[in-house]
Amino acid sequence: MTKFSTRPLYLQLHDALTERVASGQWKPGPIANEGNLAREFGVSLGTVRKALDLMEAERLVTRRPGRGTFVNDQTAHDLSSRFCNIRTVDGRPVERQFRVDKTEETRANDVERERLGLGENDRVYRIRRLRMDGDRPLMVEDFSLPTALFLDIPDTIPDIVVLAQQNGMVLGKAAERITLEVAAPAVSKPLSVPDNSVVLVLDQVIHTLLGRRAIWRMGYCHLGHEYTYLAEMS
Amino acid sequence: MTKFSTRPLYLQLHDALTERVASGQWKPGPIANEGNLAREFGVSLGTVRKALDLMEAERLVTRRPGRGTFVNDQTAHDLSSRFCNIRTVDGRPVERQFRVDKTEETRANDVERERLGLGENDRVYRIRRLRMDGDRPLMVEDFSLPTALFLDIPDTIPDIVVLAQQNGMVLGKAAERITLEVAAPAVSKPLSVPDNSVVLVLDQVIHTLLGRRAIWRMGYCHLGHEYTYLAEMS
DNA sequence: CCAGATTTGTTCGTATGTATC
DNA sequence: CGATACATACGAACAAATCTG
Repeated sequence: MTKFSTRPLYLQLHDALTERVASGQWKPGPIANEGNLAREFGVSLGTVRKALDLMEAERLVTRRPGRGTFVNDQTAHDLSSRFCNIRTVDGRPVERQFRVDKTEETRANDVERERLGLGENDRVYRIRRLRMDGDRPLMVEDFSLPTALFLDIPDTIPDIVVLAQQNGMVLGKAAERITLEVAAPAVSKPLSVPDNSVVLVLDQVIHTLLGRRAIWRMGYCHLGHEYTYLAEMS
Repeated sequence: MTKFSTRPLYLQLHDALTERVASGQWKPGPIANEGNLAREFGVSLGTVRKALDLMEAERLVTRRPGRGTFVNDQTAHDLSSRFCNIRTVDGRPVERQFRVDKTEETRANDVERERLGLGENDRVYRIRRLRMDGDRPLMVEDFSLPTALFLDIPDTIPDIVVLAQQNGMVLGKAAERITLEVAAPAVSKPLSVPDNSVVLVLDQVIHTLLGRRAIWRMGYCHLGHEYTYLAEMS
């Protein structure tokens, strides 16, 4: 590996390999073994191992003794549902389907600039849609996506994980702030709950694996008695 | 390190070192350097390093180049507040103070046995108290603690992290399920909110670092406009 | 400010164990 | 059983951060 930077080799390698996945050069499935990667990049086996261990912790790959190292399918249900903590009471992740997409492209407002770390003249796509659990309305979602990162927005919006993938990004960490609000009609109607219902407001920012703020989403969700919000801490 | 088990050496070492902290043999502050630990346990430097790296990820120790490895003070504010995701709107963790403790010792009921993984005749301590942010009531908490793990329950209950420490345990991961409920008088009164207020119900199970379920807590919290719940996901 | 000692961080190499095919 | 690939463990060398005198 050419040494232009003083940054640790295994981190540079991590970024290079992550880029191969993000760009689509490496698709879900097996990749070269540790020894071949070490030769290809001119680093030691331990360095390759450290980079791959990191990527496994980030859920980008899975390593299996005797089998090999595999790029994960980010669109698999358990991976793409990790940015929504809502579960049915028996712990099952919700089925995701979407309705009523509405998209516009405009200059970012103050909140969008603050949440996404944008500049004065940066622009965003705004998407409003209804997230369904099967045939039951679950959450009204308002997305803001920087046009600088999302070049290609199709007419019908797929899951955000897929949308990120189509734009050469892999999603990493996210943080979500929860508050309570009385639902406005624009929320209670699509959710088909009474006008004065109290709903969870989920203010979420999602970063890419390389640390860029890529998605801001406001979610409005009436848990009812069928759903819970599941948080883990350590 | 004597090899009685087929379990990886670095995991055995991890447990041994964790036990030194849990038992109080190692108090917050510097510990022996990697080389000395390797000699003491008869393992290689890399094995010590792997065990300590794991313990750092678990936030049990902090490692600093040129300085050494330090046992963390689990009662420090940033560490003991990690099991409560409630923040003020400006992101500050809440000040924790407690009121109105009420303790009883009794046989575990069905829910307690299920949440804590207890047997038919196991017993628990039940503690109800009011968590304050400064002088403002924040959350009504109902704790259930297995008597098998908590031998020594003082009259005035300190923070659960301290209570665990006094009983030779270090807390690790926790999971929390959130639902919404209309506050019962037993909740709305101490919180001094109206009777029909909707509150967050926080159903939390905390594990020790060695993986035992140690604490079940039901929390009842009225966020209001001053507080938010902060969740992270990856 | 520098020189040297100490400690963790990174990188290399090698050998052996374990899981899978 | 043998071949392959990841997992563990050891050892050694140098780099980078920190502290001391």
